Amino acid sequence: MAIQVRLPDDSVRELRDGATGEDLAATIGPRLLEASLAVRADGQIVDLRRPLQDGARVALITSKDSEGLEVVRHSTAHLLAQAVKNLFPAARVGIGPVIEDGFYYDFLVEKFFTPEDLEAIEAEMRRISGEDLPVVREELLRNDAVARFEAMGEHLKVELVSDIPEDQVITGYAQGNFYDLCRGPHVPSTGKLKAFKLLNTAAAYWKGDEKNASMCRIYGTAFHTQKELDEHLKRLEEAKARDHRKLGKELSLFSFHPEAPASPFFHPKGALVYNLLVDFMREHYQSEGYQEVITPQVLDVAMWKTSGHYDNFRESMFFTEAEEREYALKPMNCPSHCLIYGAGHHSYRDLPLRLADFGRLHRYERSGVTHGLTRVRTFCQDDAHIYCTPDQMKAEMASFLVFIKRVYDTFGFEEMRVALSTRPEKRLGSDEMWDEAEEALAGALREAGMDFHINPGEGAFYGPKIEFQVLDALRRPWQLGTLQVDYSMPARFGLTYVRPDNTEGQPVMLHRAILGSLERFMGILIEHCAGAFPAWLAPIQVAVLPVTDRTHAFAQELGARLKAEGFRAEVDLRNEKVNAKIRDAQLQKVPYMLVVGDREAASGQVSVRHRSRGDLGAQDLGGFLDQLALEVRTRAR
RNA sequence: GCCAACGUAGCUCAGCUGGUAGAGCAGCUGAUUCGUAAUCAGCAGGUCGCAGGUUCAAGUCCUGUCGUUGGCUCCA
Repeated sequence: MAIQVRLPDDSVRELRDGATGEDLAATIGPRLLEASLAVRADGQIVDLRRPLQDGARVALITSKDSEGLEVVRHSTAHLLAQAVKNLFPAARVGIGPVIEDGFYYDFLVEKFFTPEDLEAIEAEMRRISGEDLPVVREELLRNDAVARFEAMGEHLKVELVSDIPEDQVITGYAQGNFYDLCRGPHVPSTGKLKAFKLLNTAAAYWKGDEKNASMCRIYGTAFHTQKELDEHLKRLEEAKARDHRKLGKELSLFSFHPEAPASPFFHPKGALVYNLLVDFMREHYQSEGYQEVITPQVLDVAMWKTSGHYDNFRESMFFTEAEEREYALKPMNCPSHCLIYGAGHHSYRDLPLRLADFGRLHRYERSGVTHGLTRVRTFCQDDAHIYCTPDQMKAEMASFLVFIKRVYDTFGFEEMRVALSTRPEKRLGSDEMWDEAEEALAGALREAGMDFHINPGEGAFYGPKIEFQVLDALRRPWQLGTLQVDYSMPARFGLTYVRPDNTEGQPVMLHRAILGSLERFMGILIEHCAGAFPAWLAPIQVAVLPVTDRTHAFAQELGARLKAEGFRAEVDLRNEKVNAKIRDAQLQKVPYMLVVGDREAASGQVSVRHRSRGDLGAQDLGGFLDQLALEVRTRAR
C-alpha cells in the first residue's frame, strides 16, 4: 500500500502507507529533514512524526516559514516547564500557551521565581536543548490521563483533563523525563529550539480567576533564528527608551505625586502640548459644526441614577457629600449634555446638535491597573455628543469617519484598525434597540468601506460602539477614538424634538471621541514620536545658541524676533561651549537650533541645525521664519 | 482589589553577610570665550518613602502603611 500527497508546487509524491512528514522530508533531502519543524497537512499544522493521509496537500514547515513560529514558541514553553521541573521539582505546572510576542507558562510554587532563578532556568533550557531530546506525542484515554497526572502530582493538569470535552482526543507529549498534557503540535526534538529568552515573571491567577490560586507566570519569547530574536529584543529596548513615563520626566512634561495617585501633574511644557492638542481639536470643531459647552464637575447622585451610571458604572466613580446631599464627580460628560439639551425646545431644524466638552473627568481605577498617562484617574476627552434624528444618524456617522481619519493622519497614524463592540451583559434598553444600534454602526462602516472585526459583549452599557485603534511607530496598537450609538440616555432624560408634522420624536445620541483621553493620547504620542514632537507641538521650537558671549546681544535679538513672530524660542546664554548647548537642545528634542557666532552677527544670517537632519548651513532669517511658519501652520509631521 | 518586585541627593545609580551614607549628571561660585552631541576647578545638596518593632547599633532584619513597576482583571 502506498499513499500520495500533494506538495505546494502541485507535484505529487508517493510514500509508503503510514509515512510521516519526517519521511517525506527525508525523501526530498537531508537538509530539509534537518530544517523541518512541523508539517501543514490540509491546512492544519501537525507534528512532523504524524502519519500523513492519502491525498493530503502537505507542506513542510521550516524556520523559513512564519507559521512555524507558533510551534517553536509552544515547544519552547514546554522546554521552560521541563527546566523548571528539573530545578524546582516541587513546582506544579499550569498552562503554557503561545501569546502575541512569545509565550508564557504558569507555575504553582511556594516561593516566587527571582531574576536569578530565571537565569538558572534559561541555562537549564539551553542544556536540555543541547541534549536534543525527541518530543513524542501520545494519545491517552481519559482515565489513563487522569491517573498519569495524578501519579505525577500535577493536580492542575488533572483539572484540565476533566475540562476537555468528551469527544476530543486527549494527547500528551514526552520529552526526556518531562511529560505534559498538550494538544500540540510540537517540534520533533528539543535541539530545534535555539533562539529563546526568558523575559520576566508576573503573578497570574489559575484560569484568570482571582478567587483561584495565584501562580508565578514566566514570560519568554522564541524565534526561528538568533537574528530575529535579537531584533525583537532590540525592539523591546527601543520601546523602553520611548516609554512616555521616562520621557515625560526627561523632557519635564509631567510628574506624578502620591498626593493624587494615578493623576498627572502637567508641567509648563506638558501643559503647552496638552493645550495645543485641545486647540487643534477646537479648530476642527469650528469647521465640523460642533459647539463647545462647559459643565460641572460635581453632580447630584440623583442624576447619575437617571443616566444609569449609578447602577452600571458606580464602582468606577468617586463620590462626595455636602449638606447631607450625595454627589459624584463626573466620569463622563453625557448626562450633563442631556441636561443642556433638555433645557430648551428643539425642532428638527435645530438638529444635529453637536455638543463638545473638554471637561475634566474622574474615574476610580483600581490601584494596580493604572499606568503612566495611559491609564489614569483624572483625564479629559475630546468628547462630544451629537443629538440628531434617526434619519440624520447615517450622515453623521459618515462624516465622523472622515473626520477621524483626517485627525489621525495629522499625527502620522496612517494605519487604523476598527472594531465593533456589541451589547454587554450589563446594559440598558431593549434588544430591538440594540439590534438597530449595532446595525447602524456596522452599516456606516461598510458604507465607508472600512474593514472591521467584532468584539462581542464589549459595548458600553448604554450602547454599542465602534473603537478605533491606531498603530504607532513601533507598530503597537492603541485604542483611541470611539463612536457610540445611544437610544437609552435620550429616553431616560426625556429628550424630544418636534418633527415637521408637529409630532414629538426622540433624538438619537451619538457619543464620540477621536483622541480619546488627552492624557492617554499624549502618552501614546510621546511614544510614537519618541519625545520628538513635530514642530507645531514642540514645547520649544527653536533654541538660539550663541557661540560666545560676544554674540549674546544678537542671539537675544533673534530670540525676541522669533517670539514676536509667534514661535516658542529659547536663548541659551549659559557659559557653555556651543557643543554642550547643542547636546542639551538635542536631548530636549528641540526641532531647530540656531547657532550664532561672529560670522552670523556680522552677516545677519542664522546657521540652522535640525534635530534629526543635522547642520543645514547658514541662511537668511526671513527664509527660515517662512519655512518654520509653513511647517507649523500645516502641522507637518 | 489580588500576586510579586522595587522605593537611597532634582535625575541615574552604588552601598557585600547590621557598625553611623557615596558617585556621575543637574544646581551654585569662579576660571575659560570656545563653531554643530558634554571645558576645567571648587562648593553645596540626603530625617535612605512613611510609621512602628528587633538590636548596644538599622539604608541594611521584621511588621504595617503609602507610592511605583510587572502582571491578573478592567478600560479611554
